[in-house]
Amino acid sequence: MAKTSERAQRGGHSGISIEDVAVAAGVSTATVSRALRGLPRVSESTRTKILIAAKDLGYVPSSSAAGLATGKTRTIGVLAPYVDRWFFGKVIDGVERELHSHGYNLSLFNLGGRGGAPRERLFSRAMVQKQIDALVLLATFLNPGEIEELQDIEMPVVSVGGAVPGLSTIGVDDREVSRTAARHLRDLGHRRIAMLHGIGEVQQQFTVPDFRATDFENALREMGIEPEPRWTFRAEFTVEGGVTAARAFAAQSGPKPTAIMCASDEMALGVLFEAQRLGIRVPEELSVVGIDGHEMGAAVGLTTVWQDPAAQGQRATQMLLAALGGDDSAVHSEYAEHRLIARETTAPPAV
Amino acid sequence: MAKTSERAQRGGHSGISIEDVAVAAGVSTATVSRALRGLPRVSESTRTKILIAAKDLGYVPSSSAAGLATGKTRTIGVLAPYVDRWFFGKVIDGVERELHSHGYNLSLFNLGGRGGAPRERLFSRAMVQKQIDALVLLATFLNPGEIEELQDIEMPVVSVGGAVPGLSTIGVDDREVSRTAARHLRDLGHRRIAMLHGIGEVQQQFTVPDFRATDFENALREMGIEPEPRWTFRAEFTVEGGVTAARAFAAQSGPKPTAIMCASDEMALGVLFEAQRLGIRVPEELSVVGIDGHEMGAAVGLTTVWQDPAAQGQRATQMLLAALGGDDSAVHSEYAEHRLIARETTAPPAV
DNA sequence: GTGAAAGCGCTAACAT
DNA sequence: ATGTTAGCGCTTTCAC
Repeated sequence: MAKTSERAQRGGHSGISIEDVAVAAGVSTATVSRALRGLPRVSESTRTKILIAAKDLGYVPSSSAAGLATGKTRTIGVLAPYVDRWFFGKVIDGVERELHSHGYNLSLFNLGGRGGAPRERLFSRAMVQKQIDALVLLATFLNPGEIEELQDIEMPVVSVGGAVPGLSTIGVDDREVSRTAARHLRDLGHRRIAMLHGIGEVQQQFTVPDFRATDFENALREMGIEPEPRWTFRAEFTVEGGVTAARAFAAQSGPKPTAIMCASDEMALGVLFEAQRLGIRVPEELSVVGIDGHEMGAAVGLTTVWQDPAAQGQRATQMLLAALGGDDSAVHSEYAEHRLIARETTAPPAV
Repeated sequence: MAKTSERAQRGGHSGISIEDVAVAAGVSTATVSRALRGLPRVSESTRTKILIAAKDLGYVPSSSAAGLATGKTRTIGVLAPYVDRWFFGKVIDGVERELHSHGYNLSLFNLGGRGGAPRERLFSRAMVQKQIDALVLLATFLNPGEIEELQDIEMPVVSVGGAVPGLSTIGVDDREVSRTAARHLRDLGHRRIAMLHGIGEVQQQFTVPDFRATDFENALREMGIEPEPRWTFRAEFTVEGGVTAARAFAAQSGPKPTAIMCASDEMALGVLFEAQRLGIRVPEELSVVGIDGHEMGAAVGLTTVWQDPAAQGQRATQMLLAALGGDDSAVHSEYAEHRLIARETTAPPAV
């Protein structure tokens, strides 16, 4: 009965509206709306009739119109300082999967960490409000004013991979992660342990796992090892950062540590690479342990404390979705799993 | 005069509408609309008056309402098979930067390449239509029917990093890239050259730089070197792929090649790592060259043919934006720059 | 330069 | 079970 292809409206856009479907199916737009959204109070016969008509016409509902009518956009935002870094890519991937399987869209906002003039702060009510229904914060710092704004407009938010005061957070338990790494080293017999911490980027803009610094130190102290300031390094959370640190490490005179714990696998990899260049043998002369579970680490045999950022993103999204579904207690802080993966870059210290 | 904070409407949402601004400024909504969008035919005095009122009220326009009225969403979509891989992350980053600096939003669609049940094909008119104004295709295959649909609804599209028949593409000139790598090896004196190609993933779903395979071979032939099938390997575009290939390579008996060209840096890194494990010295016994310019490559001294995916994403976005601005000739295929970066993994072959 | 009014396409009471 | 009727908040002729 219905022509398979009924496009070619007079205008520019491909304007097949709910009205067209209603007419074609011989019902009202209200019924079409219900039928298409799977709402009750529609007889099976008319529902099928409508479904067929909609399909025949190639009808696609206008998200703008629906959004205007409902006040919901069915889009959730992800605010990230980077998208081209391991952790962030993984989390975004996890968020995306969960979202699309529920018919939601993902809107990506990049804070633009890297070079160039510091871009105007992207977080603003303008960015957020009336554009998205909920927000995932990726290791991003928000100041009290911004948090208050979010609360004012009652937007569900959860932070992933970086605690933000006043917001629910999904992420590994950094204290335990540090302990896991430290214990592994201690159990192997290490006592002279160096640490490589990450440093924040643009000041105050991002929440950095800076606490891993203190967590590392505390973990050592708990085992009766007093952290040695000379063996405490800081660098960027990147391979380059690790390379730099390894150089500084090697340049030092005096007694050397037998192991180093790095705040991320990328840094650990940098240390590894530069160590090799410098002729420092791993693990014979130096044991190296990272944090993350980066694929590249597996390839080089890096010992690490593994975590699953994609799962964290997914979990955060589930909470947000539940909150949007009316479950007010859905959003809450939660620890994500972590696990030691001992590989080839750690071994007992040479005596 | 105006109270700084005038929220606390009665309802649930933070409903400050254009109407409120109009009233506050003592003008009509039409004028507010013009003023706020910087349109002409508004006196400077009233414009400032409106700007102030809007700011005081904390007014944020509803993108849904605007979208409904104009038919434009000011959002462009990015369809990618992965977001957590080097190339893709970089491109998305480039797209995002260009977009937000023009007040556009980025909607991310992930085809979900990896594990699990093959998710329902996400590309559908439903996904695309009425949700975004233009589309960036990331190394993603589209079948003729899908392309036709896009053309029917007149949506500007550009593919990045993978040619799609019938669509404009931004990306490096793969033939030249291959030649660059091959020439470098030849100039060093290599004649026995192995190749590591990438393989596609989910069949027919993604456009993979599979042509690099033939490009590599052609490049060799142009230099009078007949590619040796025994030295032609195929693996996934990942570090693991490179590791696997290196093992296969090492397991072979008979004469060995003196160099290997890899279709990506990640693969090349895998080869490097596994070579080291196997005791194959690079570059003394084996020269390795990759393609991409991956940061990790710099850290290990990998020779590569560099490219800039972020710039490609940015360029694609510029075209799309121009097209949306009415420039019909804006979208077209264009080659992106590439350049040899000779580092430490290539050297003349041992005699 | 500014305003009035008619939609844009959908959803959500409220009727029937 | 289905239809009627208002809007949702903005843009856009078309008057003035």
